[in-house]
Amino acid sequence: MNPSLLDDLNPEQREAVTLPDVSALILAGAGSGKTRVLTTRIAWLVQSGRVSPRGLLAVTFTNKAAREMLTRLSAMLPIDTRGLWIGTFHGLCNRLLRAHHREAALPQSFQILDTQDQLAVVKRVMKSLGIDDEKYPPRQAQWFINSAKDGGLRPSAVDPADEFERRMLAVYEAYDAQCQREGVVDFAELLLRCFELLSRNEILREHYRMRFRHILVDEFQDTNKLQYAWLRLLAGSANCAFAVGDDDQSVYRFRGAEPGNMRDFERDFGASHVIKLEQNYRSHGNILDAANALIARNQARLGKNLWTAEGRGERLRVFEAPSDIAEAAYIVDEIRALRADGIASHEIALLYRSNAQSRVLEHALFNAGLAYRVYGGLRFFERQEIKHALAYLRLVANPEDDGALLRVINFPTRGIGARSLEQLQEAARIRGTSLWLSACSDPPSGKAGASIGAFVHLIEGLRNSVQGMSLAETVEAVVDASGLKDHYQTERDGAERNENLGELVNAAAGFNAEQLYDPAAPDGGVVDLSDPMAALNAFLAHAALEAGDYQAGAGEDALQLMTVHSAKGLEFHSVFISGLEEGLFPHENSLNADDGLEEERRLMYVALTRARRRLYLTFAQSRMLHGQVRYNIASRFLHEVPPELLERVNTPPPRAFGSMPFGASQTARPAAPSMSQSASGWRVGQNVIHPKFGAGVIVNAEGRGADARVQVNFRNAGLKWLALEYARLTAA
DNA sequence: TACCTCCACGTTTTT
DNA sequence: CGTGGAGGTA
Repeated sequence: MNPSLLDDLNPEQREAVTLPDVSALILAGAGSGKTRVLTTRIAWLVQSGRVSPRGLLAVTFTNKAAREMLTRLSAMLPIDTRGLWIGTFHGLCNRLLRAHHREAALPQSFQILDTQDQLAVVKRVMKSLGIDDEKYPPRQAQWFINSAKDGGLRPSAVDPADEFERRMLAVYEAYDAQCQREGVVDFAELLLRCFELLSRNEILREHYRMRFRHILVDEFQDTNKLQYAWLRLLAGSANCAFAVGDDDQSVYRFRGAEPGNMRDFERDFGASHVIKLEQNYRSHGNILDAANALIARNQARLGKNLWTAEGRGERLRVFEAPSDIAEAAYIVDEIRALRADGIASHEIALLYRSNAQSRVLEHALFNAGLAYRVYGGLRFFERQEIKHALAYLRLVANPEDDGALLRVINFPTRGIGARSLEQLQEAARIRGTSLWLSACSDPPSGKAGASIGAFVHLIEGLRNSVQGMSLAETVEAVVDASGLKDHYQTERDGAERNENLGELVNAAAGFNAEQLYDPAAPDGGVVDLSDPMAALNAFLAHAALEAGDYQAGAGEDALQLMTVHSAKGLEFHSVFISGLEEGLFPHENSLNADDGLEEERRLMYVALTRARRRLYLTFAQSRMLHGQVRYNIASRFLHEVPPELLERVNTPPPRAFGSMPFGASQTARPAAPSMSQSASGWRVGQNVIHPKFGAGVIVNAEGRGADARVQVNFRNAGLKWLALEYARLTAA
């Protein structure tokens, strides 16, 4: 065995990497070398001959993480990484379902619906059921369906609690039936269908259990119920599961993650070892101490304390701005100074709790002429023009895909209006067929029928001509023949869209079989891209499963703007955490949810631990939000960091009774009160007395007239929103 | 069918 | 404030 593999590991890392054939849980703190342990573990297992590469299954949540693992692995091991079963939950399930599509009752070329596509199907189904979408919002139906699937529940297993849920359930049922008819699956369905396939089909289950002796899972704290069950099913009782995660970085409960899975893992997987990785290689001591002190306030923890061999470093810099604009101006100044000190832009991150906060920052950066990149916008494969082109391609692969047909049958416009579409849908409904078949066999008569006939002819023509083409040629043919290119040529902002269509052709040309599998070969050969249909299907799946990663400007040296959520897993030399205000971070909406505050605190923990060397914590006394000026007080998280680790970099404005730091008790505000506030006789910053809650100070106000509410920070009772009409407030 | 205006809404997000 | 969706009008 190559000993150098283990050379630079610390004792705990080494222990984790070299565990024998057992199940184990690795509690890996932020910056403790989690990915390294995972990949080195794989390399060690292979190199020591404990398992062959084909006997491994490694699961991640994002394509980026999967790619990273493959890249590092190919540097460590002289093996062909093609055909390795390393990927996202969805990617691996897709792979299994393609290989066993018959057993899973799916067409070979089943298509994958992204979130938008799914919502469109939900809307369509609700319409056909005649359900009032005012009373039953399609988005909620979508959420209902996905939550059920993430919990492993088919419609028959859902027990509706009330009339609302009964209607939602009816939508779920009809939705599933519709997807089945069209041969399409949504993201959650990929997992659920795969889970059901393996639980019902003993032969397949045993086959894969025999094969995957070692199962490795990244970001285990983010797994949901279904993913957990899927892992248990594959692991059986004989295989080894190696789960790496950090309960303190669990920030996705809102989308179904069950951090309790970490607690249950030991029992359910018979884990014989729990190893904690607590040495942090990323941050200086003050930053880590701040993060540790903060997260220690959470009750529900498995328990872990990060330490570093590095020095204390700088203290955390706290800046209190009078307004969001002043906050942004300060950040710009500091960025200039950092750049002058030789820190590259891409090593500087601006983090915020919610996307809306990026606007003010962007404005300031733009005016300062600083290059920046905002993460989390519209992704390449989600753009309108790309979705249109993909819809044509989907029809080429499978014309019975109603969603794809509806998207483009009249785009670009070809005289197929709402009424002829309705006729078509009605005919299809009566005969129980797809729209395509209905359009082929009995198109509406007259002019509309001719238009539909022309569309059918167009798709048929494409389906034929594609047979002899490469993937890139196919995409190009579709972009041309569909009329998309011509359409965008005439549209005023169409130039960029046409550029993107060109990019799509490039993406197809650069699409290679490296990480692909052959649907026909259960054990995962490489896709034969010379088979046009196989190549097209692989490309479409790729587009659905990997919507991002074609971001413009990637790789340029630019400042990194993103939400704290998107920053998870990344690190930077310098980090600004902005908008550290009550109501924003922690977000007010989270305070009602159970465990809400603890999740916000974990989020703050993630934010703090992104920084290697320098950390700025900034907040603003006033901020424009939803078109109204809001007056916020400093985030409680600032008080949860020991004061000796902090350094105030500006002198805060004078305070009326300000013994506490960061304006925990309130003062008159510099900003002028709005008309309604002064007209109502109250103003922000005013000291008041409430008969029940006692003395406090108005910190925020919204609404007017009968709706007027004020937020009061009571000395003893804390923050409260009070309706002015009812609350018996008196001036102090 | 295309454009325009009005209204409602406004954490976090990957696949 | 800003956007996106819906509904109405030319």
